[in-house]
Amino acid sequence: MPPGSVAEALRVQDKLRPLVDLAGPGPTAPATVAGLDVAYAESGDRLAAAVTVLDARTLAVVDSAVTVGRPAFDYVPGLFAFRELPALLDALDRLTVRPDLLVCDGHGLAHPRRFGLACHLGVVTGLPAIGVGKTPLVGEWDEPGPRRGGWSPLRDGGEVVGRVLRTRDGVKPVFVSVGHRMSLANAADRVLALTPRYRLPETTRTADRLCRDVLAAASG
DNA sequence: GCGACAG
DNA sequence: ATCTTGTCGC
Repeated sequence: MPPGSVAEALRVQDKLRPLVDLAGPGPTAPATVAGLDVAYAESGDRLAAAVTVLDARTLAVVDSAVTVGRPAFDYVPGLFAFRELPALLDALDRLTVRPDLLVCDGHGLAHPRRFGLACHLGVVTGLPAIGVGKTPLVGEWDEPGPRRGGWSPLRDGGEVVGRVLRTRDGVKPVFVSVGHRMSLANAADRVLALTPRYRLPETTRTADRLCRDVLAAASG
């Protein structure tokens, strides 16, 4: 069951944070990679969580699952995972295959307490996981090189918590961080392998499309 | 005290 | 997250 208060959510993070596996490097040639994303109704009281599993080599979708439900927690920066986690886990349970890597829409270690959504999902599922955020939550960085592959370290409190990575020439960079059972360098490599054409990973894009479609269909 | 603040 | 008009570029 979801936490009933901010204080309780913080205690949950404190308890789970030590379980994050930072040994890495994690799979460098995964067979399948999963993307997870959530779409919200305008009213904000309903959501659809989607997981798509892609063949890591062809990027074709080989499995997927969706769940319609309600946000499990108010949106609080730093406690974002509690909002979407139940629905995402429900969707993951409906998959027929076990993906080799989870690519989450949000941060992993690039979090005020080093336990963002990607860490949380990784610990709970036991699967290797990384976070790919579109905007920063914590940290400082220098502008990465302008071409695809350019990157710079994301630093916070004296430590490197992620990488600011340019996935396409001339586009805004994304924020990559480790979630669970992955090294940062491998995480960045996996993201580049998932962005042959667009700024965001194909995993994120396919999951985004799926949950939006389902939400629209469920709305009428 | 004030601003910042994943999605 | 979601709403929202026009605009630039392939």
